[in-house]
Amino acid sequence: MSARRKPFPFDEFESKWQGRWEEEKAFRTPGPGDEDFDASKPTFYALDMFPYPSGSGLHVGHPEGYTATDIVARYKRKKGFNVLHPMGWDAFGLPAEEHARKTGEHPRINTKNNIDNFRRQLQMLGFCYDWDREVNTTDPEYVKWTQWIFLQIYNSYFDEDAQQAKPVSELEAKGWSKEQIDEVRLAYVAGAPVNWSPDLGTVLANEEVAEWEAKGYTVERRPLQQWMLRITKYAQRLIDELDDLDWPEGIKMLQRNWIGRSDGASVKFSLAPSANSEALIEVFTTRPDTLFGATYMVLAPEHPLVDEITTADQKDAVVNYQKSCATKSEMERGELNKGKSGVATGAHAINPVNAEEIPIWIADYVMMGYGTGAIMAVPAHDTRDYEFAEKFSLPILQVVEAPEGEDWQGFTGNGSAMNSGSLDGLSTPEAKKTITAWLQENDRGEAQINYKLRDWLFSRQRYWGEPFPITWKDGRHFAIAEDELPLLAPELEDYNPTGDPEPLLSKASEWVNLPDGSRRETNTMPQWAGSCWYYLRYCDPGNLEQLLSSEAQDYWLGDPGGVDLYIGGTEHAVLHLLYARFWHKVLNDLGHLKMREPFQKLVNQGLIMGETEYATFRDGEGSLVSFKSVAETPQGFVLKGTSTPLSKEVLSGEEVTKKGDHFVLADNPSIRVREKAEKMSKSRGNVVNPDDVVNAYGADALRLYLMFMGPLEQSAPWNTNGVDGISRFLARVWRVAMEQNQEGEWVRSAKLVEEAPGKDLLKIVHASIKKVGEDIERLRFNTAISQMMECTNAFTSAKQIPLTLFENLLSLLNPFAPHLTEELWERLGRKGRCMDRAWPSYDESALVENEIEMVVQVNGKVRSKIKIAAESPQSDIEAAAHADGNVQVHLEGKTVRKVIVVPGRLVNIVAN
RNA sequence: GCCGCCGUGGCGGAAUUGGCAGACGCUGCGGACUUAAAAUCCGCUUCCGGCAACGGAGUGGGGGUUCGAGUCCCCCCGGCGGCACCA
Repeated sequence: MSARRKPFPFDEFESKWQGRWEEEKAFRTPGPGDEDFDASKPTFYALDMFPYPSGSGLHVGHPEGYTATDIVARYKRKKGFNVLHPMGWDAFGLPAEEHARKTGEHPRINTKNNIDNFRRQLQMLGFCYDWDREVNTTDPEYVKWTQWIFLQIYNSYFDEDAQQAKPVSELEAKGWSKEQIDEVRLAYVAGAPVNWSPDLGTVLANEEVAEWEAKGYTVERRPLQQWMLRITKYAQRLIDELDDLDWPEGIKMLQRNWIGRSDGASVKFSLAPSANSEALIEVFTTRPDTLFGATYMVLAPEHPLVDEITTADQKDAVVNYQKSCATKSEMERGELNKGKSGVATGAHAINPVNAEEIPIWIADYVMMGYGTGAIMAVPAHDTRDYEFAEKFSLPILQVVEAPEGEDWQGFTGNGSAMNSGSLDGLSTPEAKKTITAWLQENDRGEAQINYKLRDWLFSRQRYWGEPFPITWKDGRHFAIAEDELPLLAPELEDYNPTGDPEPLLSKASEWVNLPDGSRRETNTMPQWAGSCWYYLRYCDPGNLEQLLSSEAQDYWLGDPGGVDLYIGGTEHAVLHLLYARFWHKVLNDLGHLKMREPFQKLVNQGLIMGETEYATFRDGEGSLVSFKSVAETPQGFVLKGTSTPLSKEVLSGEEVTKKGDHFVLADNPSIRVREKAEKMSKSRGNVVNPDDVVNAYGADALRLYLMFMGPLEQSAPWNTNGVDGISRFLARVWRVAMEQNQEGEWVRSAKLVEEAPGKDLLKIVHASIKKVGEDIERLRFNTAISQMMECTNAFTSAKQIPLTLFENLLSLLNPFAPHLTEELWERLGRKGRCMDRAWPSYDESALVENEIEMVVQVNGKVRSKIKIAAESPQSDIEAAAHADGNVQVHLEGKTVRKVIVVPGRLVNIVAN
């Protein structure tokens, strides 16, 4: 990419315009309170998922989504909207802390360097962010409000009747004690088994475990005191309130799945008389209708009743089994799920519906964390119970009739009940209702709803995160005063982990121990905290008194409510998007926010995959050669288009055969052909660096190419030839207006004229205004670009180009290629900036044709095309169709049964 | 296993939502310009037959609805993503 000649001087003008935009604050967005604020303008909020500023800089995936929002933002601005289009940094995070650990340097320094690099890269791409609104989650002013929100959560509880959060001060007023209140806060401390990673020196949320385990870190279960947020109270609202959002169905589904509602019943089992205990074992089941088929019970190995009920002769076996389970991580439990394991406790329970004594087992296929940590096992109609019963020879009793031809053993579908007393003959849903009512009447259980969602484990043992605004005294926690915020972490001598679950901050004893004898909380918040509310801060970033002013909120987030367009990757489908919704709802309940949901419209961009090389192998001289295409011919597969020159006599045009998913050259087994694109990764060596692309092709070309790859939501492989194609397109636009003189300088093209436009050019320009506008609204940037290509091709082949028409094309192209269009705008002597020019309007009458072409089909097959006046009556159209020579050939010897005329499109003559 | 998304040329993808399948771009082939190359411009490029006119086949496979299906319905096959002993 070094000495490539520039087809147009983007390298000169792109940085020029970037400098000017910055100088002139071209992207500044006035808001409520600013002198130049115009409240009458409609608003549009186009939001990107802000990046974690990693040391490796921007990846091409970032500018994909960012270009999309940038185009929409620039388009909406031209349409007269006041557009909020901000950028910031999710800057707390483990890598900066790792760096600090190695260098002894404060993470703030490394973070700042990375941010500067990211900002440079983003500015290089010409995004129209209002940099005055930049936020950084590590700024003390930002941390202050993150901690403030935590205190709001800490100081509230969930009112079940109202289904919303309320301040705990209401409970105080009712005379509740601090102890009682601490039990119901939305932020609470619990001693529970958590995911502790010795390698990372921190505890992880359930949601994070898989990600780190996949990276090779070990994660253990350990009982620790941790801060939790009561997100489970919002489970139902988080499901229900998804309905009205304009989000991809798939993402809604992922969230619903993650929350995992299931409807069923609780059932209480008492112990057999021999146990000599009044204890009840409660289970949750989605199939109460199969209660008669419950032939044994299973408790999770950690279930609190296990010790009490285990009989003397089973004690050793049970204790051993519990020990072996305790050392297994979630991951190992998962891997070992091929075979079931378990041990009988020796105890028995009584099935409430038929008074049968059934054995109680413990097994690790029952999780303590879901439901009650105990199940009734119905081996006939549950796959897992069936497998377990088979292995340990437990009785299997059919209680649901399976359809003809299906084995009843392990049948989990609906059917009619049998062997179930009064339920016999009832359909599964009816049986569920009947038995649930019976359980309730007899105080043996009730209808119940269960969620997979667990409370959010909110504390970390890291340094580089927000400290909790909490102190401890006499074993109780207290909020610090709001005017003490932000509470910042002290500098440390070194950032090495303590090696045990003791947080890093506990090293700073002066900071930790307060004069009154209380101690500061030493945990910090997870990285999610800052990203949960950044979209709010952009609305009013400099506000020292409030999170955001009421005016800013009304103006930016008012009608229709929330962020208008939020674009980002699917990787945040559950975590970030669920957490942010949760915080938003709490703040809404407490009256700090006015709308229920933060993000009205969400779009997930697809992945950009690595460039596909169809064939890679060594040629006769031993150098690596790649082919760009493989053609399938009747003779076999033929390689075409080498990426590097190759000794032609060796391999060009050589035939290869297909073996599995790759191609093999008969006498050269080292040849390999990849058919599928792979994810970009350092290890595969297929990462595309935006800096390189901008150097070789310019920022506009990169922006256009990213948008031209295909629909935004879809993944597609990178293709350098495609970038060349886009670059050629931009060069053609350039050459419509510019030509080189004898000295090689670019001067205004002689083809540009001031005359009135002719019909053909007028038509394609107006069609383009219409289509490009509609396509931007639908986020179909690829087709908008093809339309502009067609328009440009029409200009290229025209002898004269009316300036007024070319101006329109520049205006359409401006949101996509802001530098090129601005440069041409200036060189053509137009006033002001191209970006400030209103979006052109189109004239419907310019689109109408006098004469149209219609397709003529005979029995549904295209046989001819006729040209006919646009307003022709149906009879004329039919007559013209019948008169066509080829049509007559195909009608010969047939009788016309029916003629269908679709105005402006086609005629179909049905004949036999 | 369950849930979700998706299957269109050599490739990325279009197709006004039931109306000309393959727009636009890439690749490839041919041509013009050039001493030559690059760049640029022009033509062809779904497959089969044909010099052509044209004909036939064709949107993962099979069936159906319809004058007409890439698009709607049913069944099957394949790929991708998520969850995964969730009772």
